[in-house]
Amino acid sequence: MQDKQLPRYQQLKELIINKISNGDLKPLERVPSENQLVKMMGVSRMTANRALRELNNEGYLDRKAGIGSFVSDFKVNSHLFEIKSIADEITSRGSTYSSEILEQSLIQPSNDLSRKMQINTTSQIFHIQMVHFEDSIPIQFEDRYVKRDFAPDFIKQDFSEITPSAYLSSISPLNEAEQVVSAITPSLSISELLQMKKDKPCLLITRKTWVRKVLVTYGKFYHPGDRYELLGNYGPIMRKKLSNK
Amino acid sequence: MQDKQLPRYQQLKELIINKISNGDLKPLERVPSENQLVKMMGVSRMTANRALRELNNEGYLDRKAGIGSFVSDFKVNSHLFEIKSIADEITSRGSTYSSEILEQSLIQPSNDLSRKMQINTTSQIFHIQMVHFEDSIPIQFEDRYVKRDFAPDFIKQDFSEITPSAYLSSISPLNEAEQVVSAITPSLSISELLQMKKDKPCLLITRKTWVRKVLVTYGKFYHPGDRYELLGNYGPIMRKKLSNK
DNA sequence: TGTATTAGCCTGTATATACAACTAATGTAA
DNA sequence: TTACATTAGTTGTATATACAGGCTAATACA
Repeated sequence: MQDKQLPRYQQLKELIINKISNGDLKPLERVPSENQLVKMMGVSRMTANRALRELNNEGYLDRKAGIGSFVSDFKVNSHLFEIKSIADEITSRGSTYSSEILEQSLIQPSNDLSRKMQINTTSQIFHIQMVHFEDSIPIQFEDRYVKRDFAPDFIKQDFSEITPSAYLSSISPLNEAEQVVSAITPSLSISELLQMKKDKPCLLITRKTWVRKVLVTYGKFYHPGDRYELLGNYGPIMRKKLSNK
Repeated sequence: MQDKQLPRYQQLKELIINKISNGDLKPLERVPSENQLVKMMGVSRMTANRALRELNNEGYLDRKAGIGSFVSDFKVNSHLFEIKSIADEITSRGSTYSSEILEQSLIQPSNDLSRKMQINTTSQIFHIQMVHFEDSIPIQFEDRYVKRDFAPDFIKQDFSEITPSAYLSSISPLNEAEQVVSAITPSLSISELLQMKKDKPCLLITRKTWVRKVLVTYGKFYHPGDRYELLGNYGPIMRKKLSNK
């Protein structure tokens, strides 16, 4: 892959991130201390310190002097993004989340779609369409495509149990995204799916997500304009630290 | 305030951040090198390195091996902040920018507005309404309020020459923002101002901006849904992309 | 038994040192 | 002039060392 040798603190970070994302290390579980990493990995304490400190700043770990370093108990998606899982967003408001799956299939991409997903037309792509509900009121229509080789078991998942977003994050942390927000007049079918009044606008989010510079998923997310707003906070220092219970 | 002594790397960071926010250090300007900080501040190079490295990670600085450390050009990464001036956005697309001012006045805020702007009703507020055009096609209706004590000369500006955003940024770098994006059906007057077809939706951005934890401006920005989309990038990539023209 | 102390581990910070890689400017030889 | 080598300054990384301060559990002592 990369013939260039990564710095050792970065290797340490990725090693730990991988253990988190493949489930070797679970939330709240302890990760090796700096001195243990010194012995295990043959690095100096300062580079072990840098790896753990940066993972702490990035939200992967929680550290406490005198205690140790532990995997964060964060909501699945909130690593680097402000892009949250719609289910978490709903439940964190105290509402009840539910969903309805309309389609879940393996397809050959059209020319247009293969271009958008940066693949050739012989590759196969998963397609899912579903509606997400907040207290039984539709809040999002999700129309998503996923590369088969990134998530071969995508088709077998029960997305009434875990959202596509959450499932994809569980395979590998999604580390890059681009999203385009626009206001549109929905098609009749989408308007009906979202139970919208006639001529009401839709907030449409078109999002692409990459893992290690490779695009893995492309989706359109339609929200009823009068029931959904997109909030963003911007600023140099807004890292919200977890409370220590 | 804090009787607790801050760590030295943190003191260094705050010293530099302060110089940036009060204008001592301007965008693209050089900041002292690690070795200069060693001499000036009497710290070791590693703590100077930590301070500058963290400021780099937080987006305040851009560093380049062999070159030096420089204050970030906020116009570049405020692309993601969307604090970027609409005029720059239009001209950077190669289009010609123009504007029309509808109102520019000093007012006493209503109860509702004073609450939104976190002030009492005796404070005075500037109010401006204007339309921004791309190649003579309206692309944004701006309805903005600005605290008088933040920008006392706001009323005297010729906003056909400099946009309110750009003028406010010139007074002091805006360092925190919250924005809410929604899709609405525009009122008749706004629909006409933006020369929109009947029943077409609007992308509405409601934005608050703070300087040093004090809210300074509150505005609503209306865009024709079929002529404007909001682009956002998330993830590690954008850090890298500074220029070396 | 109950309490206080201590030992040991943890993170947090700070320093001194070293080498590598990159860049710009300068000097030098063809 | 041109091409190449040198040099100095910069960031990036890595190590070894040290001490402070938080926390826990074992230990010593009354």
